[in-house]
Amino acid sequence: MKDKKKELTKNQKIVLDFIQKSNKPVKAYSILSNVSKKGLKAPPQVYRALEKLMEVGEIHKIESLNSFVACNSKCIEPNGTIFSICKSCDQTKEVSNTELFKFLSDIKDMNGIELSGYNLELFGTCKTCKT
Amino acid sequence: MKDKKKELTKNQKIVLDFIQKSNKPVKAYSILSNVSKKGLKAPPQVYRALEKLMEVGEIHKIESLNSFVACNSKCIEPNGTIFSICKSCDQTKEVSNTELFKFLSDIKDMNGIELSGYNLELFGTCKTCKT
DNA sequence: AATATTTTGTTATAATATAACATTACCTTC
DNA sequence: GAAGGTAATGTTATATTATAACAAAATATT
Repeated sequence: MKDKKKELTKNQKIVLDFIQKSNKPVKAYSILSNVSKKGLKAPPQVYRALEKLMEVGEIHKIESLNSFVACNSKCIEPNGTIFSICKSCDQTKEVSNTELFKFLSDIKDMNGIELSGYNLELFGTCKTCKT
Repeated sequence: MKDKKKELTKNQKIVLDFIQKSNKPVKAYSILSNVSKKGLKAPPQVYRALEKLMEVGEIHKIESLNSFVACNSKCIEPNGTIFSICKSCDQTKEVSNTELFKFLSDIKDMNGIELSGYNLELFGTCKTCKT
């Protein structure tokens, strides 16, 4: 018997678990060294898990940091992500600015391109780093 | 006597020239191999030029493609960039949606982070690739 | 010319990511 | 439960992207 929504596999769970426990975006090779005790010993094992986790919306990639973060809640629109990133400490938060979200989602065409997704990275300095 | 606005150096001009002639985002090692006949033989020479060109706003990095494009016009706000990217052919265009630009620029605080810049990458399929 | 500064050149290596193939686990269906 | 298929994992090697560290040359300043 087959479940409609696929369960995550062992390696995917291990990787997701580590990302969720981190309070910052984490890099692939950092994940690798941190889960090596759980049996993942080579980059492809981590990258395969990451790819799947992104597909199902459990995590996002922060492109400007080459790092990965857990989706902070049910990911309504996995193709549209908004993050605020502290340039000083790399602390990252997923933004839920409804107005902004709506604004971006409503853009249907841009430069003749039919839009299907977006990634917005907002940079600045967080309170902790400013003081 | 010292100019207020610094001229670009030889290597910077070579790299910028190649990027401007390309009609797509180009990768660092692609730049390297294409300007090797002009004397740039090693990655640091290209990366140094790229860093400077980004600083002065002549080019932007497309993070999701690890590629570089020339700024399409006078870069009013180098810390805020908006690009539309065709997922199929990587054709990229800098977006000048005034409303969107204003919206993003008006965000002064997000999650306790004082914003100083942003990078928005819009994904979709261009007309050519759709047909 | 002597000195400082910036730019360039060079070697080596770090960091990020994927290709390709071997092996194991796990379902089915007979 | 054996046979065969599919998905997941393991493994080796290598491709791609980027920077550190130092040497040499060019340029500017005194």
